[in-house]
Amino acid sequence: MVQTKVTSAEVAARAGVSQSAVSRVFTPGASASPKTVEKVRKAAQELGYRPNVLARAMVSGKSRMIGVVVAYLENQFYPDVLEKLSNAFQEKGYHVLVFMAANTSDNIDAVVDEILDYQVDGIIAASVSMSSDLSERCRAAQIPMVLFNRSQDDASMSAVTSANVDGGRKVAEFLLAGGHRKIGYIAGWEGASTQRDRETGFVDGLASAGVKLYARTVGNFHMDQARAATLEMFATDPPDAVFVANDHMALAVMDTLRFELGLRVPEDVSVVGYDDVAMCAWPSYNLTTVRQPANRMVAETVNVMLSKIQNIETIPRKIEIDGPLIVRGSARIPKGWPDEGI
Amino acid sequence: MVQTKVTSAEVAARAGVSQSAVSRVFTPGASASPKTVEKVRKAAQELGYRPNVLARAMVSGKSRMIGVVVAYLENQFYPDVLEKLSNAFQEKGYHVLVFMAANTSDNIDAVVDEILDYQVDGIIAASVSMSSDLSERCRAAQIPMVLFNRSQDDASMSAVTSANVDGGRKVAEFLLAGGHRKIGYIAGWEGASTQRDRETGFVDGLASAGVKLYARTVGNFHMDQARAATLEMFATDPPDAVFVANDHMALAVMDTLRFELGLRVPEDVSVVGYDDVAMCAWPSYNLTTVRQPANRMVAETVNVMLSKIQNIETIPRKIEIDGPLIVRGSARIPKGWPDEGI
DNA sequence: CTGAAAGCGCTAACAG
DNA sequence: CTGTTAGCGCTTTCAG
Repeated sequence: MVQTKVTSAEVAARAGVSQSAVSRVFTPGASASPKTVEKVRKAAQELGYRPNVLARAMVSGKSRMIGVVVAYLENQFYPDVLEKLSNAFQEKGYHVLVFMAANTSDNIDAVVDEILDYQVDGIIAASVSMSSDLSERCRAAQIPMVLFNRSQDDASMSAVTSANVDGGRKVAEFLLAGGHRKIGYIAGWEGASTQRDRETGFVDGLASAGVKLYARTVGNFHMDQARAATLEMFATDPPDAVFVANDHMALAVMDTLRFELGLRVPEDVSVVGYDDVAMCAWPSYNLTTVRQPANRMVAETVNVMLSKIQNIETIPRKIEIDGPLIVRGSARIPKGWPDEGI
Repeated sequence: MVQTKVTSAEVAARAGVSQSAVSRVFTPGASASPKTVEKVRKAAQELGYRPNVLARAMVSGKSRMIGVVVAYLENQFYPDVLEKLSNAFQEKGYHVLVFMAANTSDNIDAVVDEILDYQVDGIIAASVSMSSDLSERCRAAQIPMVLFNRSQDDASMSAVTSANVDGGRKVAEFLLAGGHRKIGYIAGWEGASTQRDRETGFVDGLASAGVKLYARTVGNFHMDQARAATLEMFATDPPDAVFVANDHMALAVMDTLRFELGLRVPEDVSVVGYDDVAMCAWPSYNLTTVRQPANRMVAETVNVMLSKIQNIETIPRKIEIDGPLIVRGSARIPKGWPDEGI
């Protein structure tokens, strides 16, 4: 009969060994004779024993939990990343403690404090910004932290992002090659490094051809604000192409263009997004975009985190992963453009 | 200077009180004189002390963590629910430990074992099925569990769902009122109670009017399979209306109808989905659907869970929350139908 | 290889 | 109200 909360002591009693013997059998790098292992395993099996992770964490100082702070799951890129992070860590024997945080830095700080209370072995901050005070605290608390999809000037912080500047530039080149000259940009939240980098690369790319941004409005990474930003941009002297700082907004931009302004995409306006979320491939949108390679970004994030946990490296790393432009049908395709469509 | 891992003992020393006094100051229902509180708070502040949740969990037997098992986050309904659950629990002082589980029951069992190792105070299983062996183990382990958006015959298990049978019936009535008689159904994964209940209600609703299902294929809650199911259903003798077991598939069905089969929605075919995920309201889809009131479902789930944790009630509850039909533009609107559009 | 013993940081009686 | 005293379940020296 399986009973409530079996302890190692009970297993020890039944197996006729000491409690520490039981511990050794369940501790990866420990020594125990085959017959001890045998007896203990059997007793544990019969009793339904499993080690208490919390007790283990207390004494060993390792909880095998990773705190993940994420601001909102509405943009499909994040659930996707969360799922991948969770799976990747699960594979390494870690588990993910999720914390939602409104994107105000006050809130973030409070949330990170709560995370620290759980003695997590590391913190991943996905698309949220840290106050410098906070990063200081994490360093003081000796707990590794890596930024995901957001970089910070603070050189002491590790971060994994895609190559946003390059990505922005690729979009500029693509649009220019398509013959566009009246080109607009719908920005994300200005506090985000991703927003800034994409815009920088984009504007630079245009400048290389002597072209200046034709229009610019701000959507703050929200669909409704992206809609408003679109209406504003097209109210007078509309551009013939728009680069939108992420897909989540770009989908709203396309809908607004088509259903509220009666414009055709791409015949009247070309639209390009960023991220390559699943919906981009849906026939209704067929959105040309820059892919953020979520798999590789997650893999790197997990790598960096595990290295930090094992103290293999203490120097902060900024990792940028290059992502391709995925050419679909929402933007005019330049003649002779190498077909990269999916 | 904030230092690493401050303990209550250190705070006690600095405040000139006993260690247990410090504990009391940080324990909600405890007694301490104003001056003690004052001294302790000050010392704690200066040292940057915060109680170790794990140590607290060990001795109190309450970890204030809730394990959430979720199968996949691709269907936007789940990220949404996860975010709401996380926020709701955070408000109550609990935190959510997320576990991804492939939807094979083997895997689920293993995952739940891992969750139990963390001494969570409760488990929420969102859209996954439990083996009866497993629910037995949870009961043995004394840890409360509630099923979210999935019910189980097992009478001992609490579950929160929407009123799926009623919802299915509503769709039938709506489609019939719209004059449809050749009505198809695209099913979800047949192992899911939501799938079965929606279909039951739908088929019953049709039967009440003497109408039989005109066609039926299976999409297993996956977009690509929904596409295939659509092609199959429309290959010969197509229906003029389709009810799809959830929105996630319904969006794929609409795209397939429009872009692969060249049919107009709703002129040639009416489409109705289930869930009312955010994308239903996007102009490209404008999908008529039955809303699952995520907020209320989550609120109930949290309620039930907290009651169980506090042992207020031990009897399992099956809660069904009624959701309205949200009439949009993807299905013919019957003349004189009360306008419930958003 | 194995058992005894000492805690990890904290809460919960228990006397004062 | 407050300090003292036991542990929570486990890992980890330390002798044997």
